[in-house]
Amino acid sequence: MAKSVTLPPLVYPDRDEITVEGVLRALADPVRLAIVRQLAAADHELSCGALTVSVTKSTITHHLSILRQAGVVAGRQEGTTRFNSLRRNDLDALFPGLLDGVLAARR
Amino acid sequence: MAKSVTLPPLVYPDRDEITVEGVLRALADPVRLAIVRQLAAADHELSCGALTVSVTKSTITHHLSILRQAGVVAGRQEGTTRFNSLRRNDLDALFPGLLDGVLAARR
DNA sequence: GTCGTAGTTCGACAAACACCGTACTACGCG
DNA sequence: CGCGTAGTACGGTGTTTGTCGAACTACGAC
Repeated sequence: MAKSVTLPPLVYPDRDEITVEGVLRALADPVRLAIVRQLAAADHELSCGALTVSVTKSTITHHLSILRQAGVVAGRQEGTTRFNSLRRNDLDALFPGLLDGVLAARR
Repeated sequence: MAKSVTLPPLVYPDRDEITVEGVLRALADPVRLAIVRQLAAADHELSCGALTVSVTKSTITHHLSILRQAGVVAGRQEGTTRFNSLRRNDLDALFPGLLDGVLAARR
């Protein structure tokens, strides 16, 4: 038997499938922006539960799914926890400066 | 009597009133993004009518008002025409790289 | 096996949004 | 003056979006 690892049924867009508009839409929400900022601040991956936002779990799931579909974050499943990280490389390659500009904003 | 100049009842946010989230929201729409791209491409001001977008005039007005309130564009009234320009200086100062990153995206 | 923990999925609902058409103001020209 | 042009304001409509709670799956520990 193979290991009982539930391989990522998570699908992200390929780098060349990411659109500016999608990324902008994804970032244009206070909750999602907070998530992105926290992911950027912590240089390591963060589980959903480690995010400090003022919405319920199901709403977090929803927002993370949007961020993932937009190509902003990647997720790695490990047991019951899902670790999220920022797709910095891809975003910087596609839209150089965009992410840094957003993060540079006064909090 | 003073000159019949209708002084700009146009109000924009001051530079320090501009928020990232507002700017991102403003840019996260295909029509507005098209407008911003055209303003960036033309290094001079553009009248509302000079914009080539696929919506009616009233909708253009609406989008320009959103862009203006977000602090993305400035407008100068001259006769019956209003000339719009990108607030590059302010945006670059606040969110260095953001605008360039957005504009760098493959069309 | 039983419990607890981590996240997802599924409606449902209210608020926000893009869009339009029409009516309106304001300027400039003949 | 009257007409055309540039753009705004208003009211309405259909769609999208953020939010939640409750029910569900999946893993780990006891």
